Amino acid sequence: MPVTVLLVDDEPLVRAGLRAVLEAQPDIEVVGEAADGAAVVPLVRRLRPDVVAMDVRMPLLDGIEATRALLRSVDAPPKILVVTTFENDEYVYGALRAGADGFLLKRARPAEIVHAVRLVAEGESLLFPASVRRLAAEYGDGSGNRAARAVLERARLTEREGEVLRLMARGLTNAEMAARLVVGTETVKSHVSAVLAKLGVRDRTQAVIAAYESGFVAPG
Amino acid sequence: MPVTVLLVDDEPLVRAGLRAVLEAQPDIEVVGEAADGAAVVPLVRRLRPDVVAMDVRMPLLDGIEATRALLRSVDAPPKILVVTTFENDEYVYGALRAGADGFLLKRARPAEIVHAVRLVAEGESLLFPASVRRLAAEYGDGSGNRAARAVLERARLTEREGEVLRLMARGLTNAEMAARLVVGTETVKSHVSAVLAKLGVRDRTQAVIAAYESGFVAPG
DNA sequence: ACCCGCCTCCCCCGTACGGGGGAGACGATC
DNA sequence: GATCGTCTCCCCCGTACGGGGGAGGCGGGT
Repeated sequence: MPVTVLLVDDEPLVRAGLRAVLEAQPDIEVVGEAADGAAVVPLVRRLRPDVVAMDVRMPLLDGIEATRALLRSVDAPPKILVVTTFENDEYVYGALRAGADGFLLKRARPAEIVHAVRLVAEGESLLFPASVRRLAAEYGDGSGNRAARAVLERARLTEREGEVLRLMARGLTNAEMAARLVVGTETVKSHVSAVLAKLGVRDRTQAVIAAYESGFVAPG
Repeated sequence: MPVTVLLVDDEPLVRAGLRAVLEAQPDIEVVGEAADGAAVVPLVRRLRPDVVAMDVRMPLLDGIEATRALLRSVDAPPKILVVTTFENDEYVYGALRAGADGFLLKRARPAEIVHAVRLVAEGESLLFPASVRRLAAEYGDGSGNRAARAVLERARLTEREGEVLRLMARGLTNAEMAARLVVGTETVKSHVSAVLAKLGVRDRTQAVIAAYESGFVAPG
């Protein structure tokens, strides 16, 4: 059965774009739209979507409040994917703290958007930039190991991939990692690609950021 | 080729600690050790290290005299990093006057030690590197801005370079930074290169690491 | 008036990076 | 036995990255 999605954005253009991108997928179905946060809860109750793709900046009720309202008043709430224009939007962090499962840039490429919807639908959280911060915080700051392990499990990194991420977060190049791990550089590249894909990031720089932000590695 | 370091300290424990910290870095190699200042000159002549990490208080010949001797009797002398326990040690200032390139607190965190070695190896001088973290603590934890500014001054980053480092640490590519800063990509490249040089790091990944480790940017 | 630091932009060039494929070996699981 | 996931390695290919230069404008300081 397909992944059902509810679109919540005050701009019709954005909704149309998301719909076009998502409907092009055989396994994704857009079941409804809303133009503001106030309409979200009743719509979710009625349509029971798997995923809500929600703008943060909206009239009446913004994405943060709508997220909170959903998690509070709906049982078996849908996965919430925060949609935003800017990556450093204060609202984004607020929404993630409020319990959103991931975030998505409006200027993301269609494939990334589809990917994000599928991921959150499966229960994954999009690690970048900050959604696992909560996770790390829950485990307290002292126990870096447990936080790291939680990140591993959440992102489904294999042991080897975690090792590679750790070395990346120490500034090693692929060649240096290959030397240290006693494997070929092509092998390291494979692991790196897997890590980038699983973390939902673009390059090693963002992977390192995710590692720090999630508590997978800690300063000091 | 790696940065080669000679350790000079009368306490084996300190030498071992420094060795452990530095050897953990792929680009730093500890090439020798000495337990007193008298052995430094011949060792430097033989090993030709890039950096000498030298205690100030030592038997036979203290760090000040050893520094003077090095600069006097060795051509193309290594960079000298004075290692000390106390920040207010008149020996330290004596050593700096004698020609040392920087000083380092024994209780500094590993990342700071590594950073200091890289910096002096690059020709930067670290005249007053009281631990950046403690610096940040002094400013209180809330005011990340002032702590960040302190790091800026420490690494001699200009305001623009700091801005670029911040964006790097958020995962932006050069092109994205150019768009946001409304300048050309070549300009951004210039700033990035300057940041890498001043931080003594190799690539943007290591720059991001340095940004986190120094407290220039903070997780969460 | 002069110098110097900063910001801006330009060139060339080598290479590490990352995406797109695929494939064999091994162990665990069913 | 078949399947799955993991780890290993290989190919091609485009591009972002980073080093090496240089250069002009502009403001502050002496």
